[in-house]
Amino acid sequence: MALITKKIKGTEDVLPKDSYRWQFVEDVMRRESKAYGFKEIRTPVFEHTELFQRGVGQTTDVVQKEMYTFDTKGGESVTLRPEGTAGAARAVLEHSLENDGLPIKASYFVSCYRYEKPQAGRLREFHQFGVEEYGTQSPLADAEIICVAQSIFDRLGIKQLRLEINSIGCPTCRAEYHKALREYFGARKEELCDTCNSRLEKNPMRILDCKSPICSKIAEGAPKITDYLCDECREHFEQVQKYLDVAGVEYTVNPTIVRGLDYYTKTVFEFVTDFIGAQGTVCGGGRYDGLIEELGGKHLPSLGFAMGMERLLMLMDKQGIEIPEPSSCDLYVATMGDKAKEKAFSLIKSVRDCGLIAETDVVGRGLRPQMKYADKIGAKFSLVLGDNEIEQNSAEVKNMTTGEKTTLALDETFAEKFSILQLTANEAFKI
RNA sequence: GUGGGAUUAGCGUAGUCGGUUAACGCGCCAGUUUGUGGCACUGGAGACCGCCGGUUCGAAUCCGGCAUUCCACCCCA
Repeated sequence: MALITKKIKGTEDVLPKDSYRWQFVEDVMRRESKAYGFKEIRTPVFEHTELFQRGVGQTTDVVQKEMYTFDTKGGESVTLRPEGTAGAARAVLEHSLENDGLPIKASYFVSCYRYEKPQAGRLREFHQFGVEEYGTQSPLADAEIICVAQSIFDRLGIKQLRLEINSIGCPTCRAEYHKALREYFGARKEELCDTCNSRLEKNPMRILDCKSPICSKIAEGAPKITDYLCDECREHFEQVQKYLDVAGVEYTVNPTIVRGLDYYTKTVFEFVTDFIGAQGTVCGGGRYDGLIEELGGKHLPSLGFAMGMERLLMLMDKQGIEIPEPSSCDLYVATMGDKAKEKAFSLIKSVRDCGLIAETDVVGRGLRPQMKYADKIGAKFSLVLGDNEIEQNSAEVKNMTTGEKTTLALDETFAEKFSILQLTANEAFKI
């Protein structure tokens, strides 16, 4: 196939017949996050490259090898966002949103870009919904954002999704922990895989996450972060768990969750499933108390999560969760002849103005093919318009489910009468 | 970046010891009914057999490279 009719590797089209699935999920996300007091923020798809280098972290894989970075004609380096938090944090700083009062609670829908090798649940362009909360160090906020995610999953009817939480401490106690890990793993350096050896210096916590059987075996005996948390961090983590208990949210503490973005502190969490292959993390997030400072702002403790839209949709599909498909046509007007076309055009306009979905033939089909088409698109009612109807100024509206016909006048009262007709029909189906 | 599977019409597939016009189902368009859908029947359109090169009298079929896709590693949502 020619290049110009082929989509770029790792990207997906959402076709008209499928877009209702996205809209349904997005509606649930909007509604639930709104109930928790979050308002949507929209930021640009690209930012100065340095924002991501500083915000996401120089040592991360995302920054080191996965960003879509390019120079503009003006010579500045810009990057397609690889995640949603950095842009939101930038906007908070740029507009001094802390002056509007704390906490700042924002939600977002973003497309993200990472140059990775595509596989199940991993694309080069993917979409996230997320929430951000700035200006609170309370463990209540940690529990709150986890509740937002949990509520969304509950509303969507998702089952067998486990919540795993951990605390990776603050810079102070994490330094202690890193020291302990380096001592422990350093003693068995020879046995570790190559990547873990390189992790030893820059980020030893990642070794805990290694999938290699040898490394994970060694990691089993490694020091636990929970034993190294400072009093404040330990207290914070305990409080988060207490609030989750109060909210009735089930979770397990998993000390191997470390997360790959540098900005995380204290609480980290993931919602994980086994239904969609190896990339089973549907939602990931946590606290990043140092991020705003890192970007040049004052100390503003913050937290948030992001969930992957594609992974979520895939999960719902795998679990057989049915998403209600909205009606695509309330009234189909079949026409015969030019006069009828004209009449039909004004008729459907009046019906559309009532907020209903009306269609007529625009491709020049015969009568029978028009009826077949009406059936195919799931029209609830149909109406045939020809010379007879125009002469009598009335037509039979046919209920496509029952076959029942109702005669309506083709005047200015038509749209209103039709609305009532289809309303009663809908009621009848509900019973 | 590393490794394995796959690639034939819009979709799902058949077709390989190399041999005429590449087959089937679904879908699409129309007719059977010159004024009424679903079912059925009839007909039609639609394929550079992923791309490039090689072997051969001859390649969808064999060989090589590339691309795309699926899956896994890595990493993450």
